[in-house]
Amino acid sequence: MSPPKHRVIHAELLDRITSGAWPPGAAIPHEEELAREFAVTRPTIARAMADLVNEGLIERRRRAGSRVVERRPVEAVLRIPRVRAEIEASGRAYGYRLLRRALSDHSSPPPEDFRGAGLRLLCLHAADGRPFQLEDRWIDLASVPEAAGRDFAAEGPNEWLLDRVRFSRAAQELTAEAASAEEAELLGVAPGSPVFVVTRATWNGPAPVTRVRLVHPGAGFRLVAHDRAAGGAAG
Amino acid sequence: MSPPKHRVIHAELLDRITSGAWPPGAAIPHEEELAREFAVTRPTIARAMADLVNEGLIERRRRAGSRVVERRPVEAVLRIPRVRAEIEASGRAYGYRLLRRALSDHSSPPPEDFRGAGLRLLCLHAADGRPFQLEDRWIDLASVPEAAGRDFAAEGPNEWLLDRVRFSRAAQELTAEAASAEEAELLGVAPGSPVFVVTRATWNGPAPVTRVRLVHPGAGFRLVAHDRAAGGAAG
DNA sequence: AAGTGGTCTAGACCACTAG
DNA sequence: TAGTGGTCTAGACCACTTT
Repeated sequence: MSPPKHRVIHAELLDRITSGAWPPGAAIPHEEELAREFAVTRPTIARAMADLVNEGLIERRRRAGSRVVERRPVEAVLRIPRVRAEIEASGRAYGYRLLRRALSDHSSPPPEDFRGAGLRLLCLHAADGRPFQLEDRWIDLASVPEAAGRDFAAEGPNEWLLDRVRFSRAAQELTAEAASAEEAELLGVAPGSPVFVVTRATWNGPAPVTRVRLVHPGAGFRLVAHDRAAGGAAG
Repeated sequence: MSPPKHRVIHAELLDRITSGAWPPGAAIPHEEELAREFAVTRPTIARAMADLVNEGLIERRRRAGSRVVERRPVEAVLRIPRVRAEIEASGRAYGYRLLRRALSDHSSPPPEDFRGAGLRLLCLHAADGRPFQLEDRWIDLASVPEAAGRDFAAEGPNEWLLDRVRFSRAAQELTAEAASAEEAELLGVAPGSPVFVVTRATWNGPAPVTRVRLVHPGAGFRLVAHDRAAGGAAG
């Protein structure tokens, strides 16, 4: 029925921060004092404060107390969509085509840190028949041996990997580039025109799992990011 | 000295997920059972599990129990750098120039949802003398009246806002576009060449605070995103 | 040296929901 | 309707760090 106390307290403290009652750098009352004010026990206050820490809004140090952060980094959470789901969710028809499938060899070596042979796949994802994403992927067969037995003719490696393979760490880079001649032709855009590129590398422990470069025609493509948390400084 | 129990337990549970011992969809033992296994009380288990929920790795429902999530969305945390800090951190000289400063009027209306007059600023940030970012900003003077009294000739509005003004919500979009004639000239690139554009809107409660379009030459510019959490499925 | 946050326990009640 | 997670209390001990 009623919201939990720690949540009510969290909301109240949040409001004191965003309203300016507690400006950046201001000291926040001790847990014990807040416990008295809200008529709860200290662990309940601690829970609310812990959430504020997670959201990057306050800093806490033993003996020094708690403060509103001075300069909060601008952070946003980016949700990188599954191609197929993204396209179908927008009501367009999804299309997939495998353009190339090859094992690594001396003329085409895998990424440096791969543990074993690499499987390289070049795929084109389309929305309503128009090129949407060009996927250039390497899979480390030492990490994902099952991939060697799949032809990926009907299903893209993106979806297949997402549903099967675990990872522990990923790194991503976003860039705007000029389409190469090959990319331009495959994506149906003019050579040199802007493309939005997502590069993602994935590891499981120390072992590389997969590395992919996703190229989208710049026109009409956007990545939307939402807040990591509420409150803080604006820019 | 020794890490807290809830952290040790969290790490162990995480390993069972990433190692495949608990594959996606698998049921996780009840809190009580885990409490026995790790020889702690139930709240300590709850703390470790809560962290896993925050990281998007497990789902919990009353009576139904806890499960490893089936399909985890690919999420990454994007840290959008402060221009000046970013440039200086890389050892380059930071340069700033105000190109235009104007109040909104009938020929140049502010963004639709602004509550009051808008202040528009066009600024160029440079690294080692070369254009790095073109900042096209609107500030809602109803939310930030102090901005009207500043000329922004020496300091960019980005930095000024970040250190002073609070917000409660932000939305961001990332796109790759072709440089317009004006942008190309100001950035010192060829018209039509790729630029990386970040668009950010910021509110405090229901009130718009600022809206900005940041344009970077595509060549050499990249945005790096790190994991939101470890574990999950790879793609 | 003292004050603060970090953690943990033991026990309890409640809300939700699957069966 | 019974089992599960969600929350809270009261009390305690410890680690860290500033004074």
